[in-house]
Amino acid sequence: MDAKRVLDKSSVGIRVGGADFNYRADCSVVRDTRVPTVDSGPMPACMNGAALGSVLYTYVMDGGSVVDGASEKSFPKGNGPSSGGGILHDMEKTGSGGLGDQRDTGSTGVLKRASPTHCPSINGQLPGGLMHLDIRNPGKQAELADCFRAVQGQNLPPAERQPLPSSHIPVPRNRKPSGHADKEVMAATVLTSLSTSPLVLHPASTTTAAVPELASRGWKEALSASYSSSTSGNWSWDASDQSVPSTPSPPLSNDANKNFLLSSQGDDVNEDVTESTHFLFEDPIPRKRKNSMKVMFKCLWKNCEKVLSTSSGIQRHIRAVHLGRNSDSDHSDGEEDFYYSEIEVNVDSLSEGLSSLTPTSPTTAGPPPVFPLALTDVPRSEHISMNGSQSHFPTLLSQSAPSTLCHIRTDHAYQGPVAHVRTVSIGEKRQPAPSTHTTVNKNHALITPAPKPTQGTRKPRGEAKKCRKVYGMEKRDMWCTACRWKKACQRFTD
DNA sequence: CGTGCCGGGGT
DNA sequence: ACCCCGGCACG
Repeated sequence: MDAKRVLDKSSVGIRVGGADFNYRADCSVVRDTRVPTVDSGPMPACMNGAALGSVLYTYVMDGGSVVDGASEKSFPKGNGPSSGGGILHDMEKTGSGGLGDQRDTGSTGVLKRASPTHCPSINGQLPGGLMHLDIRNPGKQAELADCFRAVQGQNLPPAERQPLPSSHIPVPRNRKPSGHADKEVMAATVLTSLSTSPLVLHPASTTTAAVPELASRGWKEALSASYSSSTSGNWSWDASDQSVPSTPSPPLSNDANKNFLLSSQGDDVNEDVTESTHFLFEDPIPRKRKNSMKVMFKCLWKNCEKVLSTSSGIQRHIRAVHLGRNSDSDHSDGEEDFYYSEIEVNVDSLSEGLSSLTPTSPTTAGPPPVFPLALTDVPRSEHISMNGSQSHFPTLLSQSAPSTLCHIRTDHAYQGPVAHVRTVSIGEKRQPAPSTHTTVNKNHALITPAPKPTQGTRKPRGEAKKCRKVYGMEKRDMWCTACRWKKACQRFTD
């Protein structure tokens, strides 16, 4: 099964430079294998042991060359990526819109891809791309390198080339047989870029475990060795991955799954499969682990900062904008996979710095709502509770928060029948406003997850006798609920 | 030290 | 949401 798949896809990979390689088949094979293991993938190649695999990458990396190859597919023209870039903007919009909202796959899906960014730069230069790969498994490189050279040196006859669309050219990273120093540099660069989305990477899929395992070993080793200096990210490439089915460990995650499935199922299905795969594999578990985390997909293409909430979306974006294929076009190579990375975004942080990420994707909208709520409460207690950091809130809120809200809120605080009466009267605001505080604080806490300003300022004690004093411990049942719960007294506000 | 109540935790 | 409490600030 794999073989089949591989073959088909392989063709694509080969295409790359325009120079064909016999390698294709191999590469493809490698690829498939690797896929399950790791998306980014050079590793897999190692696993297979097929030098070819490495070659494959190279092509991809070539970027420029790849592009050329791509051109056949759908590229309008010229320098692959660059041309794509031009298109980009236009496409982008569409793409974004078109992009699904599903975060689905995210978890499983794409971990990290090599950064497309490289590709463009690399364009003409195979080496750069290659370098990347090299880093990972130096050993193979040599082999590959040889092959590669041979290939390069002698272009295969056109006949040999297979026009087949590269279902998975994706591997952005390239290895270069030669030029170690350069390679390293490149690798570093790549890593850096990748590091951006360390968390995401792992979304390991349990399912994957079995298959990828084989592959994973190989690459792992390679990685460990190669990575030495540039361990920028938290890549979870650790040994743990295999053993731990859980979430984070296996770097393989998405792609692996994807590929895996694909390979097993049908050749063509590509996209569909991919999509479906996501669903299948999407592990709720991993995601959940961090409630505040949201998975986003970031386009790694050179100047593209596009961030989308959906893997499919980002893929489409890449396909359309960067790869120059029509978004609607039926076929997707999976090439896109390599040009985007999954990143986890802390929702909390989002709320604070929405500006950075949010804007990019429409989907992101979610978090914002938080503000309004928080704001609502604020107006009331502003002077008192908010003293320190939150002072700004009032302003913002003022607009949105009608006085009404305040009073309503108050009620909740601790609804004793009595309390209601008291609280309700908005007028109650007193200078010291300890009572007010209570309400406010509460609301604040509930509503705003964000860092609280509360800390230092503890409201001064109210003068009024509280339930405790009024009723005494004996009649505790008489106390307002708040007092009973050791909360700010609702009944006797100051 | 008693009190008020915040911040958390449990259900 | 309701209920409890640990613990801290304040007086």
